[in-house]
Amino acid sequence: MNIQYTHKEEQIFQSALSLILDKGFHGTPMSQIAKASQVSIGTIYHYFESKDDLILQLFSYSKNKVSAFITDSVFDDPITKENYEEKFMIFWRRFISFYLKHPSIFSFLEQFYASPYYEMYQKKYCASNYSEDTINRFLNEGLSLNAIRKMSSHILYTFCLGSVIFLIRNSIYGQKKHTENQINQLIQTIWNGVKI
Amino acid sequence: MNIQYTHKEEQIFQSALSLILDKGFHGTPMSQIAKASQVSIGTIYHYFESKDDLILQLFSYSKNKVSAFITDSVFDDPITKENYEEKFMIFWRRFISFYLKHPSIFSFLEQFYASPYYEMYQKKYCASNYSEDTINRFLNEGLSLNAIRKMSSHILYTFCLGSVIFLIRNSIYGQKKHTENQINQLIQTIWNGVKI
DNA sequence: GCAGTTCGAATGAACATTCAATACACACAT
DNA sequence: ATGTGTGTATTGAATGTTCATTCGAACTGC
Repeated sequence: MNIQYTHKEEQIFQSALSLILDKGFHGTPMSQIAKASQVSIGTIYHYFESKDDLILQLFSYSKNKVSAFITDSVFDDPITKENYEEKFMIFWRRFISFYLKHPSIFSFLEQFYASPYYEMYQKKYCASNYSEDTINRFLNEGLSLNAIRKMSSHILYTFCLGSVIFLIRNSIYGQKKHTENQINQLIQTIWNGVKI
Repeated sequence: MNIQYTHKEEQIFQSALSLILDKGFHGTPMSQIAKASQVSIGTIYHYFESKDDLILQLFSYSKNKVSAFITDSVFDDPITKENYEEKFMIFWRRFISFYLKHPSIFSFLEQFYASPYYEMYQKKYCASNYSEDTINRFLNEGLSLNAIRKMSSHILYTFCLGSVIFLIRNSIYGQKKHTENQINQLIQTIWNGVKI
């Protein structure tokens, strides 16, 4: 599941991410990625077929980082109807805190999903989204345990993820940062929406 | 408040929007916008200083369209604690249906907010976001009427808008369209989250 | 030697932008 | 009405820049 990347590749990915965070996809030429990652342009083209390829792989790379983080520590001990609420809180807190710690990944993914690359990606790899699956698995667990009010699982997913992502977006781009307390308030409100 | 645009400008804006919907900002050269709007490149540069300028003005244009739509028919008769829930439902249904009818505006705004243009815009015009204000005004009304549970108004905003936007995004880009029923389910869930 | 890396100047394509020429619209004078 | 002037609108070929991408040479470790 988790592909290993060489040191060079990591270097290139990280530089690309941080450039893209403040210049955007297309404000970030290969030449700058090369400079930032301390390699020549030629080297980048040794590892990646093209800029599109780089961006597509950067997407996989980013998703892997996210998945690796989300998965652990929520599924290790069994989920029950009784501990679901607690897990729910922990799950989303972790989710939010991950992206706040890695704004460049967040920003990249946002741009990617809102761009024609995403469609390109779906056509090329038609792979199902792993982190999406993880989230869905967790939410569906809640549905079938009767810890969450009956509703379309797709709507449930949209509801939770939407507000959480929007919070992160505002935190990263917006002027007003969120306090720990506000984050808890949001998650609490989400829970109010879905609890039985 | 509402600027009038000439016929030519409208034409250019509309063509630009529809190209951007499927090609993105940077996949849309000026030459194509010209062709699509049946004018020469020179004409575009007669009306707009540069591509950046065009995009910045397209942003204002789009926001005006949205604002014009959102405002009416929710604020005409007074909001009370008793009718707030009903207004809440209507408000968000209208919001969603507007964007589903105008996917190119949605897509453009999404890309814009996630791009460095937004920052550029804030610096240049430092204008407050009108549609944001409209939404906030409506939500704050709910808070002060005690129709909505006490919480940070910023979190309230994030919570509602986030999930709604995410629904629209999925509907437009995703493979699975949403039924009327699912949309109602979402709004109902949002209401559950915030109601007293 | 050989396979795998790294380099960066050279190439060519795509694109934003310019500008000089042309067409149009309207006012005013004859 | 007919010309004449003036400003505005429109055109698209020409320009220059920015980039993605190529490739042959040089370097590395084995």
